[in-house]
Amino acid sequence: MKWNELHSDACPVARGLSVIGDRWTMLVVRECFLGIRRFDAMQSRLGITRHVLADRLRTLEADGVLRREAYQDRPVRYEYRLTDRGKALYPILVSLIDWANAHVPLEGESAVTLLSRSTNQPIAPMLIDRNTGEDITTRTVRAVMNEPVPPQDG
Amino acid sequence: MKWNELHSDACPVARGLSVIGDRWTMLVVRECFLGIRRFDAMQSRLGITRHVLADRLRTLEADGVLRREAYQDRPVRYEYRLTDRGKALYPILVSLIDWANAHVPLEGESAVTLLSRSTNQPIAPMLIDRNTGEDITTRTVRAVMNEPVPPQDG
DNA sequence: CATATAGAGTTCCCTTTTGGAACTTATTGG
DNA sequence: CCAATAAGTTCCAAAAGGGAACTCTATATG
Repeated sequence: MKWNELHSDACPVARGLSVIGDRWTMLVVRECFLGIRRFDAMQSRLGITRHVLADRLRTLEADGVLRREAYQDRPVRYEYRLTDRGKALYPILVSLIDWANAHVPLEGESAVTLLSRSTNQPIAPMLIDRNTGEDITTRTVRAVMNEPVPPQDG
Repeated sequence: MKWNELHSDACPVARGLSVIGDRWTMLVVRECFLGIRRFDAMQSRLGITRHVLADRLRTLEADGVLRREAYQDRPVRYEYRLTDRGKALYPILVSLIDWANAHVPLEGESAVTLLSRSTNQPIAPMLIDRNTGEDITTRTVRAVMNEPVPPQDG
């Protein structure tokens, strides 16, 4: 199977990754969340090749995660902004930051910390179920597949 | 810059993605969360090439996300299980599923749904700050960088 | 004995993607 | 005229991915 065929896979993990699971893609999204909107700024900050950046921006736009907007004419130049679909990636990004800060240590402290705007203290992200208020863990939640699949447990 | 250099990047997004941001990697992790532990089972379920699967398993083990365990001798055969570090990826996976179910639609219903074990109803994942109880959004949280944004030469 | 199955990989070869650097195009400013 | 800005493209070599066959240990079958 080829990577590109995942887009129509039955599993949402596969479909999600077909959009954001490519090398560099989530880093481009990170730039957008940080307010970086322009090609050259992204390129020099990320150290990605222009070639690949152009491809990622095109793909993210096609998938409705970013939208391209002219910010000047003569010559016309475009910048990239998150759509609502793109903004909805925030929980993934926050969970990733939290995981990496805890589990992919770097000498010295982490260069990005998330602070609560109300307390100015670092946040401790936690996933809960809006319906029940319960913490979401492998013990409180189970995955059901519409097609049957072998046993489970982590 | 090359992808592999991200591992020592200052940004936790980059460091996190250096571990799980490769093609196929999170799909392998998904299999583990579903209780699939063996090479051949993963290979046939994912449709990934054996070649790439072997590489991903090696890398995930090296990064401490999976551990390889012999489940029989003569001939010795190994299976793969999530470590604590791997289990800590659950919020990322759940957020990804939630995002894809909402934003990467498929004809027909999604093949994987997450149900609360207490109510048997689909869950509605929501990220909150354990400290304040506040919902985590771009409006309630801000990212601060310890070092001023790297302008490529530093 | 020969053969078949099981299961975790490896090897080989070809195609696709990525990395690096230079080039293009439109326009302003000296 | 020449340089600068900025969003891309183009070209080529290197790395990663896809497909299929093969290895290696051991059990089971005829």
